[in-house]
Amino acid sequence: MGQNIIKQSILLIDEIGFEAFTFKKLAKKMQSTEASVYRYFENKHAVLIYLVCWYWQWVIYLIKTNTVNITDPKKKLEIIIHSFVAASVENPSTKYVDENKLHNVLIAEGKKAYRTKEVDKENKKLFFQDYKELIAIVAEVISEIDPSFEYPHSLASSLFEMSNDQIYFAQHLPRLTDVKVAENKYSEVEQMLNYFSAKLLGYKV
Amino acid sequence: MGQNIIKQSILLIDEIGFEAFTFKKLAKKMQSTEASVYRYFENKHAVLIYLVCWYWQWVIYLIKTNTVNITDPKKKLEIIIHSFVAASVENPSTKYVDENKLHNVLIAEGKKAYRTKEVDKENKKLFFQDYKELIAIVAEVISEIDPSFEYPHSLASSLFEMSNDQIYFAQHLPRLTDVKVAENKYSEVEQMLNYFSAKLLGYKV
DNA sequence: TATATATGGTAGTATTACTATCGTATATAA
DNA sequence: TTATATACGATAGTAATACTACCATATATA
Repeated sequence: MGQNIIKQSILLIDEIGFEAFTFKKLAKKMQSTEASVYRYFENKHAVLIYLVCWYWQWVIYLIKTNTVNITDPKKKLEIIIHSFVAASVENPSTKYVDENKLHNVLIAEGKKAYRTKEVDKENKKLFFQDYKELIAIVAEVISEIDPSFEYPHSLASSLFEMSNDQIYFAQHLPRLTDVKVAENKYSEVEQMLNYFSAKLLGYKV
Repeated sequence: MGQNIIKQSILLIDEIGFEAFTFKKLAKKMQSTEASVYRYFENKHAVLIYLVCWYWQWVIYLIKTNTVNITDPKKKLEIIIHSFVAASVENPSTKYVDENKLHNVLIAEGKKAYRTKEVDKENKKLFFQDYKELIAIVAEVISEIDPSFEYPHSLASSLFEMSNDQIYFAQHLPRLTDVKVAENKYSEVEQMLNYFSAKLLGYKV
């Protein structure tokens, strides 16, 4: 049941958007009942939090496994950026999660997880721990490349947010960006983020 | 009535957040009725769109008036960045709009205006024209500084989004950033954005 | 004087966001 | 084997939300 909620939530949110997403519709899609869904999640906001945490953890996992034998921090950052834009296509971890659609959901709805009046309260409950951990890992690599760089955390969070924003803009508001994307081919975004970080940290791509 | 809706909406959204914001509560605050509010706006989403458009136009206006006699594009970009982070404190334009609270609303809720399933439809109706115009103006200045820079629009939109994201992080999720803000004093954010753009476009701050 | 416009007031509906209660199948623990 | 917990389905009900419709009236304008 729990797994099915996650699986079907990703599909349904991707399909109709988070605003239109309700537990009634989800239950119908799952051939279950609204009350059953409520036993697992307080409300739809809690589902969104769960999904974004899952995504953050997945990206952390990808970064860790793919940088395990890498010593050059520049190469590590390259792998990090690749994980940001292409997390969906890496060998899927779990059978019941469509990583590709999860990435779509994160791009479109991810920010709504923490852009609420309850941030501070939820932050105290450690809801955003995974995001902080992800940013800490990336900031660490940035500092390895240039220990004198003053904004490692800001650059880390900006690279993550930029990758989602610029993909979204390319898909829906192309006049706000210079990159183009074609269904799950985000290589131009990746190239741009590599260019930005190399320029900021003073090395050649 | 129209002016009052705008004025009170800014105050109410700033106070309780966009999710909890309803026309019933707004009408009560205005000492009017729900039905009257609906005569002006289809729904609360339309109000948000109106508010962010107002904000985008206000920033465009600020940039235009403050760069009118400036020829150095680097100086222009500095003024642009200042407008992004400090639009609220510039001599207020209209008596009935609290620019300061409008900026708060934009930081917290702005992205919800276009992160919906209706983006493409609304984009066709030119709802996001002002944002595009703003980015076009900034991209133009970026290209003036470095005509060979390949991502003027992406950098422009990233600077705008970053200024809001990093302020929000500093206020609510400080581990995601390196800058600090103290009520409406965003000078560290401004400094960081100036540093980033100078580094990316190859000049000294 | 006629008419349009702006607004207030009341009422009503469908959907959303829950909460509560009861029943039952299955798994586990004594 | 029996007791018991758990996992889930089914039904019902409530308060709030997101509207729509209709009527009244004050004021401005033609």
